Amino acid sequence: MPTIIATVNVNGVRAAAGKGMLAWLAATEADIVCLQETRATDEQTRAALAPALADGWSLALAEPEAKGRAGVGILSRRAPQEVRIGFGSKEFDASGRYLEADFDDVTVASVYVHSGDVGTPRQDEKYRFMAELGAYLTGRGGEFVVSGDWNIAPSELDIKNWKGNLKSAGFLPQERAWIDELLAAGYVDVVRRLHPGVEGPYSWWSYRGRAFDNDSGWRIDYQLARGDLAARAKQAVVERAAAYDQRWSDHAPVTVQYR
Amino acid sequence: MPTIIATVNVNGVRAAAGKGMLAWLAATEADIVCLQETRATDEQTRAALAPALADGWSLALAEPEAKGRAGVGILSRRAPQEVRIGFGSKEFDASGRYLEADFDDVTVASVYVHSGDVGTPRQDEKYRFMAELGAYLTGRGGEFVVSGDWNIAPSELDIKNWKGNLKSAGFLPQERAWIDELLAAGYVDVVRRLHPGVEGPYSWWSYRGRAFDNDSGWRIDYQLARGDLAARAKQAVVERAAAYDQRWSDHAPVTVQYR
DNA sequence: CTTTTTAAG
DNA sequence: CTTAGAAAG
Repeated sequence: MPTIIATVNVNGVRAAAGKGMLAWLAATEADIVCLQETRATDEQTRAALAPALADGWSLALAEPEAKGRAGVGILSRRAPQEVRIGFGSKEFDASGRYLEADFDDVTVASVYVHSGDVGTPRQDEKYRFMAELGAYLTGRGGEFVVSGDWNIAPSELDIKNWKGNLKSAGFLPQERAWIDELLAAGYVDVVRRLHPGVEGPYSWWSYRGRAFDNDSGWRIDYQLARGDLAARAKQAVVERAAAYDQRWSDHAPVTVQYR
Repeated sequence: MPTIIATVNVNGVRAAAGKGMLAWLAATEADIVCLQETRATDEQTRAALAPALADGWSLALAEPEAKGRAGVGILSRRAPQEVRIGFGSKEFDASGRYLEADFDDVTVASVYVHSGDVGTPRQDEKYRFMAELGAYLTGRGGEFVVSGDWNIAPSELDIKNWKGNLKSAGFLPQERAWIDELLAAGYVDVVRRLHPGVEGPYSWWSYRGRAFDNDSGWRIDYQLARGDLAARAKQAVVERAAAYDQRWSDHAPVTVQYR
């Protein structure tokens, strides 16, 4: 049976819900939607998404300990069998950055890797998060897909102005090497596999300047799948148009059809 | 010659300018307008009031050291002969809460006494400010008026729900006693003198609830005059209506005509 | 440029 | 309820 999985960083679920996210959700064909940066408590998130929940969507959440920061969730048309918050990390499990949900034969994870500005303590934190998450993911098997905002453009094809960003968080050699390690460990970047050799498709555009109008974006939201699931990916789209009518986040949904 | 002096706490000059303060300024008959809580640097304030300055208004400012806090100013149709920031206080002169300007035979001061929530360090700070300002004002003579936001309702007539606010900052016995001392020292609350024995007229209404619609306000903005100037006060109005069309502050201008 | 908290009112 | 700054993105 086909399963459509979408992932989108909503940049504040309360703001997004008020600006068009609910309309997008009502129209999407996705069965499962991974959310990042809800930036709200579980209670606030359920209130913001109340119309969708009334519509039958099930919602699993990893509440962030820090108010207004991070927060991931998984919406699904049918409730998952099991939900797990975190990946066994003392430092990060309560930070609202990783959530897994089991659906019949596949497990879906929603991940938020923070931006990690260069030269700040947030950069070291990002590397610690990468180290712990990488160890967990490479040791994991089964029918599994991790979808989310990785805040890393894997290659020069994944960022409009790559030359100007060689020293920017999100395109540092160490960060790209980390993604390479995941791919070497058996994960498939299904969006890139379905769009080989082309620039983009980008999934994030800064709110500054004319970045969105000029398509001066980054491909930092993607789905890494392993097992048979990776081979089942048959179509991947970045829903730039859906965001265009009325932009409700600086990221666009990245939707993949698994047949 | 008659002189009309207005005072208004603008609660952020940048926000106020965008919401109707400039239209009020273009229509007022006041010759001098004392401003409180500009909450901006001198540069930001001049930018926000640029149309008024282009219209010929002169502007003197006491820039607050803390960004986004306090800040007082004096607008006048003719430039003052001299301007003085502060009243000789080590702690408060740089805090943007007191400014004097000399106009021919009279001196006009714009003062901002902060709210000073009970049980916080801001309460002690308010009392220190009151002590220093009180000493300065009682020692001062001449044709002089101090206009501003005193954040103290002098009597039961000056606050709608006085019984419910006996323990609230702005209506504490110690605060009211301080105003009484200023009156005993020769200052005249000209608004009250011109509106004896009536409730109000209030000059501030909380943004919370229906305070403005119910006229559940406080009279905390007033002009204390001394010398002949006090006797010259012939009309005092709170420009509640001016604020009503499109409220641009939680305070209303308090305008007095000195003949 | 935007979201959310915070301090202050 | 509102302003403005701060942190984060």
